[in-house]
Amino acid sequence: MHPLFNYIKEYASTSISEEDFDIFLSHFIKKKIRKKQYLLEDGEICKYFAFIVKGAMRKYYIDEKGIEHIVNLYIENWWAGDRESFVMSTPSIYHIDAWEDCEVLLITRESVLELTQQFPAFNELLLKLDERNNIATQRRITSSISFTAEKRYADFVDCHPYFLHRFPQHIIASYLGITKDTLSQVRRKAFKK
Amino acid sequence: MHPLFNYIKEYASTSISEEDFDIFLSHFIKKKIRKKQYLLEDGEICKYFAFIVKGAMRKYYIDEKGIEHIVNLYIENWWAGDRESFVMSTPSIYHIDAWEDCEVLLITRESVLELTQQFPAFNELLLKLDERNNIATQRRITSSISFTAEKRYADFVDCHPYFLHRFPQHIIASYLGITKDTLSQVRRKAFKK
DNA sequence: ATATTTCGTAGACATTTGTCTACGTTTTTT
DNA sequence: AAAAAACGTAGACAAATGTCTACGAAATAT
Repeated sequence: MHPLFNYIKEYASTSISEEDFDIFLSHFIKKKIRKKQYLLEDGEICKYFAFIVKGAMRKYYIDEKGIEHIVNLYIENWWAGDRESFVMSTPSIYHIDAWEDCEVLLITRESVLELTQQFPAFNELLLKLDERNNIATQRRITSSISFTAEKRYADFVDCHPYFLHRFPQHIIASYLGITKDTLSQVRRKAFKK
Repeated sequence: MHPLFNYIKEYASTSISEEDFDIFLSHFIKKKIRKKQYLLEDGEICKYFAFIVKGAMRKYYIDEKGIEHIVNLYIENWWAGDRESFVMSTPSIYHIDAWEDCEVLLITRESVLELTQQFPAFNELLLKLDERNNIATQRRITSSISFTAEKRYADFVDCHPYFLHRFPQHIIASYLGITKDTLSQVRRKAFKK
């Protein structure tokens, strides 16, 4: 079965019939994004959200010094995009690119609104995603303001072990708000214990 | 008119009729919470979300050293609660208390679910709040992992000027993930410019 | 197969931020 | 009105984290 179909089935209490699913799917644009290619660039408006069927992506902010700060990491069955830009149609401050070759399903804001009207299961899915996202970001903020680099890393390993094989350490360091050098130190210290 | 009625009118595209509003309001428990009293304590399950009619509250995490880390600040027309605990019925790791004497409207998870069924305007409101919250927390995370203390404070002053008169500096420092001493330094430096 | 890039680690040093103590002012409580 | 608590600032010092350079190993491109 189609990965998006399974995904909805898993997350929503109701489902979409197999006949309807063709209509549902017709709102998505299938696309391959090769490693290092962009889904979104700084200054653009985020026209599409991407459901990742296969591959890995990252969202990051580039500061005045030109340093990348990883805001989000995504793998299969995650949605990549900048919500603020997508909803408000304002220029994004983020870049999103493929860390591995990707297969994605793109959808516009208009299609999202249509599909939520038409398919209650999809509406329910989006609500749950928002809820989960709110909970997850709250945890991340708590970690960010309360913990040392060492604890933040330990927490990350606990909560997102699946990212460890997909992204190198300097990317994870950036996600945690530290440099690769500091993460290296932290790991050495933690290992000694 | 009732503050919650105005609030819904402002945020949702549809509204609730004045007769229905009595029914709507009957799901809320009106309560006064005096300064320093708790809405939620560490280890409890968050049974109620609170709509703040009047006053100011804060949510914080207490670490092993006993230090408070401010996770959220709330004033009039904000919702206070721990979403994770509220939704999953798990013990919260946060404290929420009143920073000023408060008037709040409490609502249970069950009532939320009922009201979203019964009042499309309320459902729409909650969706928008989640959306806004997602956008806001994303910004906060970006600030937290990318900016120096000085920039984070400047950003805070820009985005939340209404908090400046309601909460003292050491609370704002904690919200930004720094100590009161560091915030004091940062402000001195910024002033010299 | 070779060259190039990416990656993780290391150490020396700089900068930022935290810790602690102290003090004067303001606010709150008694 | 007096006492106590809360608040902001300051300075000396400590700890955490960042910056930079270098190097070898691994992965990738040519």
